[in-house]
Amino acid sequence: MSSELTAPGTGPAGAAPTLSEVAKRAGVSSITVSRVVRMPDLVAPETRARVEQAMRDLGYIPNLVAGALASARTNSVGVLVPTIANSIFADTVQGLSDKLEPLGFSVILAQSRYDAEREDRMLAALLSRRPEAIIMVGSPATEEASRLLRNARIPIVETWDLPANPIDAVAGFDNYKAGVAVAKHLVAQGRKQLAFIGGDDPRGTRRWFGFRDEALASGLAEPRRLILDRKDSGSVAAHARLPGVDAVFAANDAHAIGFMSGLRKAGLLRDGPASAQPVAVIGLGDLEMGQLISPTLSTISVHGDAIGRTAATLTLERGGERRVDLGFELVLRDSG
Amino acid sequence: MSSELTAPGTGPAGAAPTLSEVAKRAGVSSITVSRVVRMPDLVAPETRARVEQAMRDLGYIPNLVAGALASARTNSVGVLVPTIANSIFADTVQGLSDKLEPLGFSVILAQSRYDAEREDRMLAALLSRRPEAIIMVGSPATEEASRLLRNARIPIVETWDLPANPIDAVAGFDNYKAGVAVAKHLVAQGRKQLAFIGGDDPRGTRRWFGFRDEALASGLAEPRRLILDRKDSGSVAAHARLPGVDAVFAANDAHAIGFMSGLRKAGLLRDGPASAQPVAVIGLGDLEMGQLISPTLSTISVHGDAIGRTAATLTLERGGERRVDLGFELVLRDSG
DNA sequence: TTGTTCCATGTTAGCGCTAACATGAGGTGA
DNA sequence: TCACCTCATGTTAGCGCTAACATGGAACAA
Repeated sequence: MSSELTAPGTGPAGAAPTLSEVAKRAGVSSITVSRVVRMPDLVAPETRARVEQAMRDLGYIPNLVAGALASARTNSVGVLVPTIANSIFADTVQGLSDKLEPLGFSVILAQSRYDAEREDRMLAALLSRRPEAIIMVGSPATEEASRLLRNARIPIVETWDLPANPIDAVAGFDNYKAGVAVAKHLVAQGRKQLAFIGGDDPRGTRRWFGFRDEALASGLAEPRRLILDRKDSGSVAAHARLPGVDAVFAANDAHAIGFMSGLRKAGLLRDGPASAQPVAVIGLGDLEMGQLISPTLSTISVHGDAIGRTAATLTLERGGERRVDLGFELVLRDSG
Repeated sequence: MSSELTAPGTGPAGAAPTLSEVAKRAGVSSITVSRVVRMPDLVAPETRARVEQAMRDLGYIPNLVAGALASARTNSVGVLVPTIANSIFADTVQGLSDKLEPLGFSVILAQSRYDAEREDRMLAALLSRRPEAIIMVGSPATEEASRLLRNARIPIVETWDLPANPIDAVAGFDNYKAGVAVAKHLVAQGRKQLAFIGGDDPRGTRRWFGFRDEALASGLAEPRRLILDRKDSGSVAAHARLPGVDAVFAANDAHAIGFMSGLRKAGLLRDGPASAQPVAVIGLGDLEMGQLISPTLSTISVHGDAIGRTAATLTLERGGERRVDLGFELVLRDSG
């Protein structure tokens, strides 16, 4: 290993330089170098300059792994999302990163792929890296994972929902109420045959319950519920499976736009306002895309990045309010 | 701190249990516990069972920070992307995570926000966590960052492009050729006034050069180039700024769809085939959305997740081909 | 002068784990 | 019977850093 040495002086040695090598070169003790890195104000200017020069000469890069072990602070947070590709959770990850990275925290990202077993494994994997907090979308699916998190004794933030018995902190919105709001709006519009399309994950299901309950309470027949596979998010075919329906709530905007595409093929989409649509379509997420298509997409707008930023804040402040409802807005455009 | 002990037996003590506590409880040495965790085959079944029981009793979670320091293996990879929200890079992150997570690697995610200074900082931050590889979108913007990566002596994978002098490995496609392909197609279609809209990041610029060079080579006038701010990706207004143009190459699908939205408002969008479009529009990225809108979006399809998976493979195998061109495809639909 | 305080720097021990090298019990073959 | 091997387990040292506690000199008041 030490045989991989490059020409001395021209490049770094085979192994990365350590604190004590810097110390030796600067003629100080290693703790002084450590202070230059972490609390430069405690070091006399001339000493500091000498140490900084030595660090530059050697191309020293602090080893945070060792630092973390010694200080019991990893300066990292674990983030668990169902999926990051093509998903609104990316906004949340971006939001929390933007808040945490400037503070020196790193984000360790894991994906559960909507799979409880994988979620358990990823949570265990995250915890073994001793993050200082865990931010996750939703709540742990298994009792086992829940126990793991409770025992971890670090801030845990559950997001994108408002669980009744959270482990610790919450930053989200009421998915049930979102479903209610959509149903209310459609009922007020005079729609009679409602349907819901989306996945059967916990949050989607909560939206469905709100949607259904409100429809029933308004005297409508029980809405149809079409559970789509996550893959065919743009299920053009969905319309064929919902004959007679005059209003649809899609659990996310991608589903909504896919459904609209099916409506177009069936000649059931107008470029006019909501009142002209044979079938009203409401999405959720407020993708930018929704404003660009025709007809423009009505949707439940959720601030994914605000959820992320709030979650980050909740990991940093242990006291104070631990449950933040970021709400949602029904944004009405031309699709319904 | 040890005064925070919970009732013995009912829960974890204030501090997380360590290997040696497990060892003591199981009546073995700590190395045996370590073996049970990492190489269970080396431990006799009865001993293993005893150790596993002790781990369960104590709720032991291995401390990978300590393990990493001792073994000089962190089992993590650093991933640097310009942005994760609303971006095709999320596909790449998903692809590489899917490949790396099952192997026990964690993904440390950082965002540069298309800012060279922030990129430098994030790279330094990543390197201090001693990842076993770095995967980044594009190439380092500064000489400083480049030096840092070269000196790190770990696999470095640059993605989403094919740099002439990569630091180490590459998984991407030829952005210049993508621009050429689009221009060729538009010229063949008889378009005369070309324009390019998009950002001025390195990859977008490479696409522009290809596009422009091919247009000029075909005897057309130099195409217009509209540099959009990253925020107004759906620049509905863009059309107004491109009078007389009959074909547009947008550096990504979001820009393309935004532009089409502007065309629609101007009455310049048909539901018919490409030949019927007063203004042809070609995007890049092949968002699912592009197939769902009307007219369907013609685009350069790039396999973002394949880039991620390939990058992951390149971090794992140090030998072999270090430059993988994943190519792209011109997918022709109705917009141009 | 003699504390007393502050400031800059150093010493010591140890974070929780693993690599590398023992150790000793039992089996094997000639 | 003895050298030799295999298998299961243990001992020792140390990864690179930081917390906590010295240390010793300058500055200052009484």
